[in-house]
Amino acid sequence: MRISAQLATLNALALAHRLIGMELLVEGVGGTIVETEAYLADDPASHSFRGPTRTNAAMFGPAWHAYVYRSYGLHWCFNVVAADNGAVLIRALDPQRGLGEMLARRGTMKHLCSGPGRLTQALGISDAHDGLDLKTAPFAFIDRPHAPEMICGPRIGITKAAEYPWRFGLAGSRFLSLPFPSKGSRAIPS
DNA sequence: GGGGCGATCTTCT
DNA sequence: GAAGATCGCCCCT
Repeated sequence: MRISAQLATLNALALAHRLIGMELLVEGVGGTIVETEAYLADDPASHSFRGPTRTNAAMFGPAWHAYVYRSYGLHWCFNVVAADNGAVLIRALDPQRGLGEMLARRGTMKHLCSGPGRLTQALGISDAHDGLDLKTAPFAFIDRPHAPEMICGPRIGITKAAEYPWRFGLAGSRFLSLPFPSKGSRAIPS
């Protein structure tokens, strides 16, 4: 069984955890996923919570597909659709491949992929990728050798259901979009 | 290093 | 009419 077929069976919470440490490439540009957030089907903070709309349709389609939406009218945010009409927001990468292209798209070496809007800009992700199958080009996912040490804590930038520790990070990474607060976060041994 | 604010689109009240 | 899974710039300390 291909790794993508296994991951397509996971719900958003398990998938958010499982994606940390995997490598994500778009047209060969990308790096290691160091930060994710889970959004569940019956989660007031999730875009799928109120049912299908024109823009969130991908969340109601098959798992292991892309859900891309516009944030605050300006930025794109990239999600992996999970098995339960949930999704995993990819919030930060450790940039490793295609640094020159990322620099050209971002215009600065600062925070190349540290933040959901920044990483879509660096990787060239837009609404053109919404609904695409992640098993096929331009996407490529490379599995991690083993489960790394992780942290979990409260999700960022939301007001509803903000108390759930559904944000995951690679322990000690300097590419997180924000540090995990000491209060409300905990380590997940590998 | 950190707080305030504007940009700009989609949905919902 | 307002809020939102954001970011970058400006200003202050």
